[in-house]
Amino acid sequence: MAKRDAGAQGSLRLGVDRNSPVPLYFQLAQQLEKAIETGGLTPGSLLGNEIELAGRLGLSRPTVRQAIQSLVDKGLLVRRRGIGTQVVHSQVRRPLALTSLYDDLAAAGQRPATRVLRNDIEPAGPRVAAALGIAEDAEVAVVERLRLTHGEPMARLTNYLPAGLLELKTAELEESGLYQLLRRAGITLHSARQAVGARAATAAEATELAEAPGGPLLTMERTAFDDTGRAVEFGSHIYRASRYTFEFQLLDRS
Amino acid sequence: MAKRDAGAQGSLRLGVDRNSPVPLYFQLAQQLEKAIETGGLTPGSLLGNEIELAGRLGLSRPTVRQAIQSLVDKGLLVRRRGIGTQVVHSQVRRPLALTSLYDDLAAAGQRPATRVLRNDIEPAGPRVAAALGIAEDAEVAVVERLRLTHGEPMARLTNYLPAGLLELKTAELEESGLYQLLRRAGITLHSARQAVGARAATAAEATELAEAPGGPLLTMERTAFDDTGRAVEFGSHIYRASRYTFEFQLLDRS
DNA sequence: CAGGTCACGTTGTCCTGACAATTGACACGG
DNA sequence: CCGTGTCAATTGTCAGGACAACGTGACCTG
Repeated sequence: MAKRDAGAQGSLRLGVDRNSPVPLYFQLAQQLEKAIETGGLTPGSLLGNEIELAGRLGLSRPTVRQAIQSLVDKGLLVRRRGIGTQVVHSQVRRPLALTSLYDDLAAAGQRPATRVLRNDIEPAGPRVAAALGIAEDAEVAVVERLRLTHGEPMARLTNYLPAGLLELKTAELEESGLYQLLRRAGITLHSARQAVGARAATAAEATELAEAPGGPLLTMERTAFDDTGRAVEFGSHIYRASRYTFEFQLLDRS
Repeated sequence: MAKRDAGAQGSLRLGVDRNSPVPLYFQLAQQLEKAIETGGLTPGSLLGNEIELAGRLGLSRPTVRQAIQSLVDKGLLVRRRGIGTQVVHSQVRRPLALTSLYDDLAAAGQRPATRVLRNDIEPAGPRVAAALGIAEDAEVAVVERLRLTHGEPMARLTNYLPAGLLELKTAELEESGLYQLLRRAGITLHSARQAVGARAATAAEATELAEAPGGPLLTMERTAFDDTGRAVEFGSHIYRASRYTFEFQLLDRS
């Protein structure tokens, strides 16, 4: 009699290029992820045991495990001891972490427009200083932007960055997102602390966003840190609740 | 001349119990995490190289790496090739994922009160069926609750669960959070999909929450899945914006 | 003194091998 | 018919070693 079925992938073509500088486990992870996305691996299907998979690919088991683990961390796979590893029954799959509004909109196929209202340098002041962990009289770059889609205002973004970190040109800010500019300057974001709330629009805000006075606004404050733990950016943003909602996926932190 | 300083922890007492059923890497990870929390390992300090650490503890390098990696995933440590592993310059440290409002409040030291407004069974209907991935005429348990703190309304929670999953007793719902009851029933949450928005309060909602009509409300919809990918719960909640904000931390998903 | 070069230390990747723990399926006995 | 024990399959954990890639700092050179 045959061994237990080694999974539903069957003739899924997998293979690694040992001459590539890309790590083997990463190559495998990418191929598996692609197979899941394209439907080559259907939700609920077993992945075939690690030993056999390693043998078939000419890899060692730890390498295969590392690839699988990275997908488990992404929430694409679930491991079950004694059973096997299976593709999670995805309903929706949206990671959405540490991206800016611009990235989100661009990914959705919309081409957002930006109007820079202000691009200055000024002393931080108590609130910004506390958020960025700097002195109150330290200088920060202040950027105020209005984000529009389909010609309609969508959000009003206010950002504070430690001065000297990066030169922000107004023209660049109208062309791409703030986070893109940061990455381009060699700053890699590592983590961020966010707070999302709501409040009624003031008269000035209502005018600016073409919303009714007293209408509901979604507020978001975020402080972003790079991998040294240094605060890189503090933003205080308001969104028209009628045109925007935050969507994200949570994974258990066990 | 001496070797490069093996890190700032120096006389930090670490050790594992090989007779414990707790995995070695987990023991080490816990001790390191505790040392970071209590200040035994100060932010920015090096952790000492993995080889030496492994030798000192009588462990192999992969085991030590696994422990360190788990803390890197949590955002507590940062690895730098050629440099070493250092404690992240923590500003704030808040995981906050996949918890219920009750959990959050309880963790904050408040003792929330719950008033169960409804606890019924009914057909799902199109909206709930789509969220849970079941048939429209399938029966679901419907729970409506009012959450109060300090005697004041805070949120109105509406939850839908597939019928037969769990017996929800009104008395239990007033005593603990829904997610606690799920865990107690052996259901382990794996992931959730959330959407956070805002809107103005209707007259009925304003009365119920003791808020001004038309006042800003924070809305949250969440579908939670267990580790088989089965939808376990769909919730549609409203919070008084004046009394609640969502706070959470993001880590880069590289 | 400035700039490039090289040695060194550290983490990244990968291999082989072994045993433990957990789950599900099946045969067996009550 | 049902409970129970046994067994096989699979992932979980751990060891020990080897080489590669990368960043730093010291050294050498111009």
